[in-house]
Amino acid sequence: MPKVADPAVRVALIEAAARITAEEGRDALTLRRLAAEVGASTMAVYTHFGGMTELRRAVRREGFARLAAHLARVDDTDDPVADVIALGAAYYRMALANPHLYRAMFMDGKVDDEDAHVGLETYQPLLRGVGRCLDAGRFSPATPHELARQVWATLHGFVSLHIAGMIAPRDAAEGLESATRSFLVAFGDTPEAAEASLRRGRERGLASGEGASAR
Amino acid sequence: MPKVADPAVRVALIEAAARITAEEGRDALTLRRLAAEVGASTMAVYTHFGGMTELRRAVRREGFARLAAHLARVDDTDDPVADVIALGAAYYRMALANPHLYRAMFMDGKVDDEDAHVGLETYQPLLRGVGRCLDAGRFSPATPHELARQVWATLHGFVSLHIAGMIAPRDAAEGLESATRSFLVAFGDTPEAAEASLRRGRERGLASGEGASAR
DNA sequence: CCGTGACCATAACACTGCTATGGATAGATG
DNA sequence: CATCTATCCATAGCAGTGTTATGGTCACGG
Repeated sequence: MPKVADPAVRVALIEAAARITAEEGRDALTLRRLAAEVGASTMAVYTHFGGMTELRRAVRREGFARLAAHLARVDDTDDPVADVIALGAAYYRMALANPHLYRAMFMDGKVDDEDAHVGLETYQPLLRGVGRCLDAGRFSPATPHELARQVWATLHGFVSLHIAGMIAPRDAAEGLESATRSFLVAFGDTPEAAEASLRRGRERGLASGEGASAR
Repeated sequence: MPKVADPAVRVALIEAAARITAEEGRDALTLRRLAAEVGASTMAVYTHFGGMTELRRAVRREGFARLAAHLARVDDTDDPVADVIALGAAYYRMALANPHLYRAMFMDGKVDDEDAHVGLETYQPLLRGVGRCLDAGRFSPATPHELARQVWATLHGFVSLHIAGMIAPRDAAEGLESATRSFLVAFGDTPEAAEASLRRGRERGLASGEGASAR
């Protein structure tokens, strides 16, 4: 066997590509610029990834990994509803702090099946959190999936409308809060408990905002 | 004054651009191909629009106009909640019948302020429908905006996750129905009335599905 | 009946992603 | 240890992109 592949080049390419994408958006990520910035040749992208589309896929996976890592930083407490709200706040903050990356992950191109699976790992914490709410008896009996996907879709809806410039930032934030209240009462939580958890979760969301940069 | 501008060329460009975008997606819309397909030269795009970004903006506006026209086809009945549900179903069907156009409108590029205004015309029917529900006493007192933007964001959330391939089509449809139920009870409608309106609205949504092509 | 100025066809430019080619190099093999 | 070989990647070129400079054409106002 001959000269083995240098993994350092691969990670350098991914990190530079993620940085360029995060800072200047999809169109700024150009084959020649990436190669120049890493100090490699354009061929490196082809030997390591196969082409620009596969490179962009790697950038998406990187973005999902960062988002998952960010979500993993919200800890469980004895108020699972507040935990879910804190998760949502962390998701919201991370997305709006890195709009170009979020766009690359969820709005550019169509993800294939394997990347949809990776993207879903981002959804797992939410699913678990909702499950904990159900176990604690805060919500009326239901399957976690049924509830969590409503939360995720609404969260993503406000985030992506905001990023697309279709809704004013203030309207998005207020709307998300209203929707949170709507879901909590619809899921069966009592209005008083919901309000208390919302306050607690929001405070934690604000507190965790400082670490929202994508590395 | 010399040779006056021919508006027929302009609309031919927009229609061809919208058709190409709708059929094959954003990357298929190429300056040279568009010019060839219309039988004009590439310069026509520059005299009429100024460049590709402005042309894409025109395509977005065209997409918004088509979506608005589609939504305008759902009539008022004496069940305003069913009307809103039918509106949502029409939105959902139109978007999924023309995913490339919907992507161009809401997911590609960032819209500027003036196009955000045009895009919001798509939101007006929903706002009006929710207002009618409030007037009819079906929902607890609130501002139409506060309720309508929750509905819009959730609708867009499921649609865009579906188009992005991040959620299984079945999960999106089921999730949207669950979310509709959640919102109706959270907004103050009685479960029985909500269920009846949901059934009526869904039937009308299915019936209106045949005309979901984008022209 | 011109002119004149908006419209647009032609051609070139810088740039994109991509591929063919060949040189360098690190590991396996005798 | 020497050689061989297959992998990695730097160079150069190709087709295609959006954009712009140039000049011809033709409908209108004088």
